[in-house]
Amino acid sequence: MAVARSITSAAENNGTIPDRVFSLLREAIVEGDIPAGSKISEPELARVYGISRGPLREAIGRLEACGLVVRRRNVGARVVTLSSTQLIEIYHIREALEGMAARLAAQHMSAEEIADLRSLLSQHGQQIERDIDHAYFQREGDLDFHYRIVQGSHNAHMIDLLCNDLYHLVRLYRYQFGMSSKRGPRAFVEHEHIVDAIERRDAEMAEVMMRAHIRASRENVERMLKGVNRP
Amino acid sequence: MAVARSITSAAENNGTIPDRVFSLLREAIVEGDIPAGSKISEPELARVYGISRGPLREAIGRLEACGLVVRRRNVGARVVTLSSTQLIEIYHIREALEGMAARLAAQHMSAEEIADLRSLLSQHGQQIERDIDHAYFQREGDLDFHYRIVQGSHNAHMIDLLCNDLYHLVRLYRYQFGMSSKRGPRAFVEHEHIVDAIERRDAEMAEVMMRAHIRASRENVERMLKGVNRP
DNA sequence: CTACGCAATATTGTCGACAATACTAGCCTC
DNA sequence: GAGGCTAGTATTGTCGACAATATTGCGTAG
Repeated sequence: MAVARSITSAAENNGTIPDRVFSLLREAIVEGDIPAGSKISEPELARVYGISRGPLREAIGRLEACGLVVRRRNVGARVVTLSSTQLIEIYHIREALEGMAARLAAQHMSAEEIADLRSLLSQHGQQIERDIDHAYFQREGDLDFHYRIVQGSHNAHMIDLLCNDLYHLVRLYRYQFGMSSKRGPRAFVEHEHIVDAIERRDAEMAEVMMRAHIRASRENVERMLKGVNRP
Repeated sequence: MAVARSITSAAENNGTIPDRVFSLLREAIVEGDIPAGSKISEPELARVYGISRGPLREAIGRLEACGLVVRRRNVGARVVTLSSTQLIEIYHIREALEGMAARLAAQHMSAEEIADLRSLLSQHGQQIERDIDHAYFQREGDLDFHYRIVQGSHNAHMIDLLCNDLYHLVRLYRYQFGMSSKRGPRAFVEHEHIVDAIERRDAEMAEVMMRAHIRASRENVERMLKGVNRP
């Protein structure tokens, strides 16, 4: 990794130091640049970023609040290693929260937001047809979609919860487990059905479809974890 | 408030300083000892608790992560003032999460846990009959019940989310708004139905009942907020 | 009299150093 | 040779001081 040459002189010079270093560390952790289970050394990172340990500790504290690192007293912080049970737990939470988000989105999304969502979906459809960047769709494209639905809920607390915390954990898991099931096309169809329901302002159906979508994803993961991939 | 005389010499001398200060401040905020919207002065609190600003800032950072205070750059932290929309937002999140928690509880609670839950419920029933401490039941007793259900989900992430963050916000709101509707007896019956469903291991019904329970509570609040209390 | 600008002040943001605790390596004993 | 104890080391926890920024009050111009 290229030296992080004095974070204060970085392009985005707005925001406080903990803000910037928090974002940087979060991205580094989520994308696997800092391996799972590895130690977060305060002196080392302070040296790397050219800052003092004070702001750094605040950034690490926020990472802990997100669930991306775990801290032990007088020992330090380590990047979390997601267990399979933790993964399933997150899926259950997503099923509940995003189901509600879809319900609220059906009630509150503006026509423009829905149109944008449709165009995003059509992009995904083209990607699937051409089979380009299949892995990428699996990873970021899927989250893009869910991200928009959550935004559409217009529930600030829910947006914060999912977009600032949970989704980063999801991304971390995807990098850690490197999963890329063949659910891509199937997931795409489910996405379409969800948007259909939102467009019809059918809140009940939107929630049901979203929950089914996430539940299917969870069950898929559960099958893979059990190693029961019968051909 | 009596002087907090050197927090380091307090009874519970375990845990790090930020831990203790965080708990103290959280309780003080939630119970209204620190009024809503009031400023959290770092120098003042550091003097009061006899500690430096470093650990104090970490504690405040955690309060921010909980949503109990809001911080503005170079300005400082203030206790949140819950708006009615924020309150409704939290109810929507609770409806989703606790509904799922009830579903999981029906699947995973041990017979002993269910028995404990029953006995808690019977205590509440007696309190209602004697009409003692009506306000208390409304406030803490109700949360006790929900707390146990969430614990019964055996989903660590969900437990953390609800018990460590959201419930404190709920308590804060109850102190801020000072609400005590006449939903006590009605809520009690709903609680019973939820436990019935859990005892039957009827996960679907447990979720439906819990969601209906919280939705009713939300709708009750919405009526009061609109000032539509027709006699 | 009001509105704008500026300086004084207090608060937050950041830093480097000291103290306390946990890991580690080596030595001693059995 | 293995196990446990002890000293050393490195890391985290805490502190006080300095720098940077926002607020506040006053003075002045219109």
